[in-house]
Amino acid sequence: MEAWRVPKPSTGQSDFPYLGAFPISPGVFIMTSAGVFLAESALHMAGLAGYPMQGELASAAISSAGKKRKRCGLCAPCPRRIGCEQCSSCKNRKASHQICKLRKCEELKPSAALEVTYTP
DNA sequence: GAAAACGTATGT
DNA sequence: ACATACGTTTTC
Ligand SMILES: [Zn+2]
Ligand SMILES: [Zn+2]
Repeated sequence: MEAWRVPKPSTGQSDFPYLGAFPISPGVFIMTSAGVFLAESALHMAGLAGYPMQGELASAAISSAGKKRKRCGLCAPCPRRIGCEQCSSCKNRKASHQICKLRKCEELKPSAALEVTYTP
């Protein structure tokens, strides 16, 4: 069955562009295209509220908690079926365990995390 | 800072 | 158990 991702928070005041909202669990995972954030309550709970580390990265590490996102299926590279066999991912796929660069989901690329996608 | 390697979540 | 591929860590 297909598990479609949570639509949008679209409450008028959209805090995030959209993308990768995770099945919002009891946890406070808030996965946005700008990264993964979590509520302050969760931060406090994690015991690193005001930690000398890079807050957002720390949050991301905790919130991520080993959860992996999946390809969106909407971008151009996603529907691709076969690897090009020419990129380093293809050539080293055995060792790097990475998808072909031509197939890499744009939404999963860090660059996409900065794109603000307006859909008028 | 980018690429490769590794470990591992996820699905079959 | 095996295959696929994301995320982190390590290496260059
Ligand atoms: Zn390739
Ligand atoms: Zn995609």
